[in-house]
Amino acid sequence: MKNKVSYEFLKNILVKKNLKVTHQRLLILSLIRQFGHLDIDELYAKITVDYPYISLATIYKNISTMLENGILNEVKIGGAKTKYELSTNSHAHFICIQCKKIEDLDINVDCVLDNFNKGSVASVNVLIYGTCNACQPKISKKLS
Amino acid sequence: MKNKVSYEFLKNILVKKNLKVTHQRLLILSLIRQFGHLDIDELYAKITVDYPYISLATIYKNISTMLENGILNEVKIGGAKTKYELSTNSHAHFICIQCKKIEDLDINVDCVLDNFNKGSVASVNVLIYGTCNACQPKISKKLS
DNA sequence: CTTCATGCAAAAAATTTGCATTTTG
DNA sequence: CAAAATGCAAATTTTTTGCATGAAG
Repeated sequence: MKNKVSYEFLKNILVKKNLKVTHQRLLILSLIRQFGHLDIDELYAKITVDYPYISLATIYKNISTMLENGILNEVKIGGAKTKYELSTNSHAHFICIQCKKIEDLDINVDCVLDNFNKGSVASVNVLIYGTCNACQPKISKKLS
Repeated sequence: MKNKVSYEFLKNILVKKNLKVTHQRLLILSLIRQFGHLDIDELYAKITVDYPYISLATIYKNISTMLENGILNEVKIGGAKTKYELSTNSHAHFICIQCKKIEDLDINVDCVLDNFNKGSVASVNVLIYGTCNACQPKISKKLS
């Protein structure tokens, strides 16, 4: 844990859901918070740097309970492993098909619901695939 | 194959991509077309009714090549196995969180791209989760 | 008759489970 | 202390691969 503030913040997330505060859970949360979106393997690789003896089973179990408790949110992307992020109200993502980076988007997605009449809506999930500005030059070069 | 028309239609999809027309591939395509969205297991279960000796490996290989060729499209849904559908221009889906049914939506999703400036866009994928009209009564009953 | 697809069995990868031990509140 | 979480190993499930055989163009 880097500092007291982040420790308290992450700890509270768990306490609010009546989940015990363990070193492993704090590591998982802190890495997901730091990197935004991680899949199980990325998480395992990063955790073991600081904490070499965590069990993969523990990560699976914790991801699962945190999903059930709404602490985490899963982001399923075409052609990649499912990523996990801290739950927020926004669920729009931009995925660069070149570098695979994922960016959170703070856009209003409710416009897609105009004239929607198939039922009541719980949430809207938007994935935009494309080429990010950083990768744009690489592509242009390939084509020329 | 039900009839000549559907046979020709599905066959053409394969021919256009220089893929050999096999009984197995036609079955896969015809079931996906009939049911709209199927995951590997559903596909396997339905195929083996008509054609008991297909290998699961064949299904995996074919789904994979058809994805590469753009014939199929994968729909990754929260809390469920990835489903496959015939590729179309629209990529908006409504998923009922009660009965898990998936409906294709013919809505305009480009409105989410207003003011979008993170890069060039290749495709937009929209998932709307909620309760379909058919399941609405069941829910109201539970609450009362 | 050449190329590609299939099916099998085996291998590899991903995920889940049971249980003894440890940690948290 | 009691309840819950961890870690390990084993079990299960999911997906991939190699290769001999068979079918398609």
